[in-house]
Amino acid sequence: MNEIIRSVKGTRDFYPEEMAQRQWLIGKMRDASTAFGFTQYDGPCLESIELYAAKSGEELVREQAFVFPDRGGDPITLRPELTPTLARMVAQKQNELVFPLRWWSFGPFWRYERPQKGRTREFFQWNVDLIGSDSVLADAELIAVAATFLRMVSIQPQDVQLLVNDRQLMDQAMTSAGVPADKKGEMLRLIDRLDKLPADVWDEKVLGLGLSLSQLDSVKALLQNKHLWQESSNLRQLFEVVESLGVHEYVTYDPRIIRGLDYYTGTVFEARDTKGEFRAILGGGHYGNLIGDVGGKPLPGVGFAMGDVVISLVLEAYGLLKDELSNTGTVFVTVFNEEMLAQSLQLASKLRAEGLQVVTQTEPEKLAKQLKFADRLGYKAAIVMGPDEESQGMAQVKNLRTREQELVTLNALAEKLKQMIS
RNA sequence: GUGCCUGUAGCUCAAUGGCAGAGUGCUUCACUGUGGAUGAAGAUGUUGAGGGUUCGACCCCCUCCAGGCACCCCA
Repeated sequence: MNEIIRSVKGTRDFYPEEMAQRQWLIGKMRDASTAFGFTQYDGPCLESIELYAAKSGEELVREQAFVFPDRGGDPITLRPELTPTLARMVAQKQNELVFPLRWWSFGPFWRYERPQKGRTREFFQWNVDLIGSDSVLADAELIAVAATFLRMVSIQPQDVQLLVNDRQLMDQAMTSAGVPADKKGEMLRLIDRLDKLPADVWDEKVLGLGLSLSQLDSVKALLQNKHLWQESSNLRQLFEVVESLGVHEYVTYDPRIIRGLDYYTGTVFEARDTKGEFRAILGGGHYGNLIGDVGGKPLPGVGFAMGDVVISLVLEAYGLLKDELSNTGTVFVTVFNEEMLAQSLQLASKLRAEGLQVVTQTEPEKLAKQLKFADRLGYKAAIVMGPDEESQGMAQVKNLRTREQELVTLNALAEKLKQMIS
């Protein structure tokens, strides 16, 4: 055991069971994306460090990106996020692309941080972006894509909500609460950490920014104000459109949503479980000028990203993660004995020609062992053909779930099996 | 990068300084033409690694490694 080489810290092995879940999850992401006409794209996993230098959170690149020299000595970065790559891809073809773009992607990302619940060093992320529209309709549409995904994986609105806010609204609110202009950034960061810090420590930090007690109180008051959104024409319109799109049951206003990344300029949102047991499931927002940072002409957009780790934990907690192996469509053809080997393999071949997925026994074993093998792999149907059946031109079709079996003529076999595994 | 906790059979865990165990899983058999049950038998450990204390260490101490949780940051 000690001699098995360990996997790299923070990485995960996907055994067939986990791989089946991953594929299932990707399928739901694809369904939600394509329901709104988004098309898939991808960029390289290796990028130059300069791509991230202009933007992203400072720490994300400096502290958390995997950076290593290639054989020529140039620094290479394993992408920690997709948005800069997207910005570059759009900037490169800005004059030929048809806007607004509706693009989605799914792929691996790497961040060098201590693994913990919901956080690994290698993870997968679903990215959805709508670029080239500054309309609140675009923001609402992205929220609707996220909500549609939640609906497609059967997550209930009472369990997970998309919490929405607007950075410009918060900026104004900070002003009217008396937060000095040069302290707003720090104030917003503190709001972001509100539930991480003990209440008294939080108060102290706010006062440390130079706010008075009454200003602290007015900040706290506005963070409790569930109706603050009504002061923002952007959000008033957003919630109206969200309602028209039929996903309002998944969407709530929350003045405490700020989001970390520096490039968000307007609407911001994230999905949280309502019990507050898990980290943010997805996060996103409106960016006013993403493309400009990598050398293109300024273009607004809106996008969100969802990691595979937290959503999997949430789905598991609610018993919604598909845990069935994708073997249920497979037919197992037993080999009764050595004399029957040729006939059994021929039968399997014939069934494959009919479009079925067929596994055969590789060595002669007792029938009991063969059936146990098929059962443990999750196969649903098995064929038993011994000398008795063979002489009549028939075979036993066994349903491994119900343990029932039926004698069927070889010609009707494929049809019977398809019916059983469907 | 900081702090706390945990490493014992494939898995879940017990043994608190005195002979390393249980449940489950696994293998075989009862069952020479039928798998989830039942019964019987069997196999499996450098107690994460290295060092120290002790007559004696899974247990106490040190170092390292790995994992978990929280902070930081964020999907």
